[in-house]
Amino acid sequence: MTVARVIVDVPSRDTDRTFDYAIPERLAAWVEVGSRVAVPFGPRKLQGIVTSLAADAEVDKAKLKPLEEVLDAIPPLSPELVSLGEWMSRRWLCPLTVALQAMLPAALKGRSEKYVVPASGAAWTEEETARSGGLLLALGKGKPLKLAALLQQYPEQGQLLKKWLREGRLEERQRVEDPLSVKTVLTVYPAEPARLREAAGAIPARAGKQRELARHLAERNEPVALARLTEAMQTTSATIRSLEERGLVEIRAVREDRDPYADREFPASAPLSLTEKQAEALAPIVRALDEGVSRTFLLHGVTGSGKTEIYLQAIQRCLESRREAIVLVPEIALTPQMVERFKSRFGARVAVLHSRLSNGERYDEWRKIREGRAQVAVGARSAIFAPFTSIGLIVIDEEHETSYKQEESPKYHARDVAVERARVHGAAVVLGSATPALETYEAAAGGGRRAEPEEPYYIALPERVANRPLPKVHIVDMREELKLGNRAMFSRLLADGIRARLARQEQMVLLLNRRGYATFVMCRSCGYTAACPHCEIALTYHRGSHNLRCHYCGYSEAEPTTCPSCDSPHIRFFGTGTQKVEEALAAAFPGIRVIRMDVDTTTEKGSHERWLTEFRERRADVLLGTQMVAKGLDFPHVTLVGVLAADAALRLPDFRASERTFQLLTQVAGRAGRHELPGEVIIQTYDPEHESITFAQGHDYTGFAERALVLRKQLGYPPYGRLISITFAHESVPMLLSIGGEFASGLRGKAASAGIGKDFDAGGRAALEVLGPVASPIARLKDRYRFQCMVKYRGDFDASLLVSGALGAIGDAVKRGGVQVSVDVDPQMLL
DNA sequence: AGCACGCCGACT
DNA sequence: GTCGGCGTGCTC
Repeated sequence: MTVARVIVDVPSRDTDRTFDYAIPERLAAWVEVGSRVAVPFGPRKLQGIVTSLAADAEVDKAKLKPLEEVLDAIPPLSPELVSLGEWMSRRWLCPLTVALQAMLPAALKGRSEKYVVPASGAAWTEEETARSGGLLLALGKGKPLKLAALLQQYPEQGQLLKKWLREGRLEERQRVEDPLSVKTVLTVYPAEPARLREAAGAIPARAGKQRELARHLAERNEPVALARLTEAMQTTSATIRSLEERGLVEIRAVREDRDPYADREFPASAPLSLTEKQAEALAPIVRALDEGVSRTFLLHGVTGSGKTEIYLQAIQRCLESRREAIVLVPEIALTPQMVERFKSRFGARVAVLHSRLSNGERYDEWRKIREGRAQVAVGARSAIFAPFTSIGLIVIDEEHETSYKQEESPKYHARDVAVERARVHGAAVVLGSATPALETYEAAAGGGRRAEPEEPYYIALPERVANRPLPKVHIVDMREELKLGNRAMFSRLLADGIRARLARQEQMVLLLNRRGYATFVMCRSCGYTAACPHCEIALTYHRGSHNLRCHYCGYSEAEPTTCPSCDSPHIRFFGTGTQKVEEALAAAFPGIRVIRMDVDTTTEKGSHERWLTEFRERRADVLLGTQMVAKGLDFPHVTLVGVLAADAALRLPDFRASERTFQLLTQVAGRAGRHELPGEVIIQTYDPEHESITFAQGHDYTGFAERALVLRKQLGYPPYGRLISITFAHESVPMLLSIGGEFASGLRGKAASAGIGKDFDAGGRAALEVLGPVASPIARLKDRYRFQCMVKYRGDFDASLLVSGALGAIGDAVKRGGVQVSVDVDPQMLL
């Protein structure tokens, strides 16, 4: 007998394995690897994914339950995606269901819901009906009602509900909710034109509108949306329903694919002619596409060097060979302009996936891909799971962006997933960046060496199109400003620059990577500082809402007027956030028009785009914000970019801090002078000699990378070593120390018995060391203390597997103690 | 993760 | 005496 092996949607260690189910006859034709199914699981009903079909499986038939339902006609996951999920689960140490879940659009993440219905034959007394406060009345309508909703709506009747459920007068039903929402449009289908004309005459004269409609429809002779028809004909649906009664039209609900770009027009664009450099860069990519072998390229080109046109032409080539392409761009760059470039070139063959679409819209775009109606997927991180069947090319634009690493489980990196999928499909991967991640640069260019055949291929694109000069970058030492008595947040150079732009009616971008008003609150009398009671993180003062907020957990409290610790009135707000800059700008430059863009002003759907449009239309002089103003934007009238505190991120305890700063500065500098007007960049810092600032001033990526790589090598950090961080969280510190210690020694033991040394300095041999447990950089979060172990290793062995083994060994203690464990393989943020 | 089964305190 | 607290163990 054939059984279906199913991964159920329960993300825990004990259930991270397949469960076998019998396949009922009626479902046999529908069950495939990758099918989404509803299964009975213990006392409940759950959603699961079929990961394999085992014919002649030796199973205990007595224990086998049957599959209840197959939830989609076409399995949402292909066998390739299922095995990609298995690979992810091993690589990033997450339950398989979590990896598979990451590949499904939200609309398919069905949860099981409990419903309550009256049992047949059950009766209630009048007194009971009265006591139920309307609950019985609602249930009596016969529609199954959700238990959760009932409890919410009738909080007083919870006890009654429970009692009747126990007595069996009410019954509980459970089913896997399929929130799959297909939008339908009422559409009018006219009868034959001849019949319509004939019938129009027979319609009584007092029903003039119907006559008119019949004639109109006879002329058009095509189905039309009901809403559109009523609007065009200045009538109501009642009129059309009357026509339906006469049998002259038929009104049907037709499934419509929501197209979020439906009301926009994209003028078709033809491939641009490439510069000599661009053509040279494209050639090796085209060669790989033609050969159909999997190969990775690093396309290293400064901002404005025309990378996008190379992507477009590579995609063109890919489509010509009847294969599909995935393009990843950072979420922030998925603006209408970016989408427009792809839609203009490839039209309806493009599906766009990003977080600002509604679940329904995203599901429709996803289905275009699954059903073969689109061949190009453009999207943020998760678009790497686009359900294509024959991928020829994967492009990752701005490949160094941190948003490609997911910070929640599955903590995957889209770049690694891309390379793995490309390997399976024999596809090419193009990683594009002006400031590649040092790992990528090292792998591809080897710090200047020519790449070996199996290594990523390095393509440099050093020139800006039309040879526009890179902007002049000034560095201002803020210590000097202070010595000269300037205590304002704008240096004299920057203030002059702003004034000049205002006078010339040019625009500016100002960057400060801290939101809020003041970054910490301190009492001048006793030294008290306001910290989050759940996280021990300094609270940030927000001016608009007059409160203190924790940027980690969202906790907020009212703004203090006196010190909560000593009652002194000398409580002061220190540090500068974007809100304070906004205020200072208004004070220093009367009449200045500022748009502030940070997490606090862009939560609303579409607000991000709205601010940018407003700025583009020159309805503001300054675009002020956190790093979200640095990325991928292109405004012709921006001639000044100011960075208010370039060293803000440098002091973070993260070995990537200087790389991040360099990338951020280089990128924001690229915002200035992209068109006819020359640009200027002013960087304010207290650390003007820092290499990430000086190399950024010279637009010198290679110089920076070589220097930074030397340091990485000395310390054994990526790319010369790799990291896995394991964080343990619990209310009790002793518990954490004991669990963490047990894990660390267990892992050391496993490494030793696998013949892996711990000496990182000994030549190039495989090595693994375990640091910690130590208090994590965020020592307490949401009332739980956090300790972490850092595994640092190098060499050709499966470190994930070793860690997984060591975690398994302490699994019982972890479960009994209720310790939360979170593993991050190749962490990008050590904070 | 749920949800059941199972063993100990404050109420009709 | 029972209702219900949450400890631990299982789910094909």
